[in-house]
Amino acid sequence: MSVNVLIYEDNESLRNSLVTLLSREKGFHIVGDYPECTNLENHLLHLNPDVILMDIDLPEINGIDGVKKIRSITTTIHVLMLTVFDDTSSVYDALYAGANGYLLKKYISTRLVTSIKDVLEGGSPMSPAIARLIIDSIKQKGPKKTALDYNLTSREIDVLVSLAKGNSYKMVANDLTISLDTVRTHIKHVYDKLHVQSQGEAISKALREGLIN
Amino acid sequence: MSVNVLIYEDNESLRNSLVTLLSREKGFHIVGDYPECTNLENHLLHLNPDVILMDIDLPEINGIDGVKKIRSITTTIHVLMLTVFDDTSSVYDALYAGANGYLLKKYISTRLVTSIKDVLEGGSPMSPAIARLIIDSIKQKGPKKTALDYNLTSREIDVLVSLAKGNSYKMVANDLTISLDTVRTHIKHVYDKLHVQSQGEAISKALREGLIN
DNA sequence: CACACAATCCCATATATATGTGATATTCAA
DNA sequence: TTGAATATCACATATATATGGGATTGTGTG
Repeated sequence: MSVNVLIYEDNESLRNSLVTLLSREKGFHIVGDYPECTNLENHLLHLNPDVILMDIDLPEINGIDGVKKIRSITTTIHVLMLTVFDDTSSVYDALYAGANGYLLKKYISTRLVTSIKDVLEGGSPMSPAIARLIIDSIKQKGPKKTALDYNLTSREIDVLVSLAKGNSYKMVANDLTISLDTVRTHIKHVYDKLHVQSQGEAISKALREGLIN
Repeated sequence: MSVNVLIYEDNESLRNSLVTLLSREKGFHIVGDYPECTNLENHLLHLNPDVILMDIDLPEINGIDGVKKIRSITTTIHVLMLTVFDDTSSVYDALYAGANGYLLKKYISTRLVTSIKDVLEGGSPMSPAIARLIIDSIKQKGPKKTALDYNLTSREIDVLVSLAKGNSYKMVANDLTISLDTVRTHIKHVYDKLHVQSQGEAISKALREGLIN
């Protein structure tokens, strides 16, 4: 049982390299290699690929839109992006579009085969540089400010959380089994500490700064 | 110029394997290998490591706290986590703590050396399964719903955005140069479309679902 | 022990919000 | 051209919120 591979890569010499590389490997069968992905639907229907290698910088329809189109048809085919770009937005766009892995072209010779095997096993292989981008951007949103930064007490946080669920004062009171007036008091203190003077401002600030989730 | 490697791994046979593996590799010098990281400060001072291999499941002080301690002292030393766990929270904790890479133990024999080289180059090598976890959790937060999903009109969005800044109705009216009553009308419609009945709920829903930022 | 602080509750009131009903002008597609 | 959708404004009113006071109880620390 061999793995059917479909290739979209506009650089002809690279495309040929890919074909050569995979041909030498047993267990892989190349069902097609094209310089553009304008005929995706047909290819998917007739070539029955298990894995698609997709260049990100294709003419006509780019690789990102290609992945989107693939994902609109099927979610079972694995897609491995090939790229020279290692900028954050390309990576994100490709991931959101539904790509399974992201391989920088300079690593193709050494890692293509294992990467394909990785995606087949449900993993998401990616070059360390790519992984680094993703991690950095995660960290950025990051280690959320704790509610402690504003010296909120535990009960004040409870109230804030309940409020941000969309609860009215009454509901908060019920939720926390305290009186309406106690809720008011806590909220007063929260507003003081957050330097806001309305519910909207408080909820907005709390959510945006990650004080609560 | 060789790379100084420091190892923390409580499983003795695995630790020995790591030592053996790296000893055979030229360019690597093992400056220490320990079953626990209780003496981190001293080790950092005296052993001068370039890369630290850190098991995540250590006795006494676990690997995550170990990384935190390292990062509180220096940000230049590279830390590669070694683990059998591939659950999301461990991964996140380690990344936030400041780990540079995350290698599943089953891949050690085949990828340890290249992974170390990757971190030295500023990349973040990680096993495909780990990468998959991270990508999935990113996607979850994900391809944000557009405000169109709720059929909000452009003006309604304007109002919602202004409101979520913490503005009162009056301020929104000023902001958008429309009357207070018009603001009310728009907000009524927004509430209908979002199926909410208070400002808090609306702002919370809008922010959480990424309708606005 | 005294003092600060957290958590709870009460009262009062000026604004702000939520919601209903109704109206006009514009635009865009059927 | 007729109707649906959008954007605008108006009026009315029942609740909800924001904010100011003041009070009690427990907890923990200097």
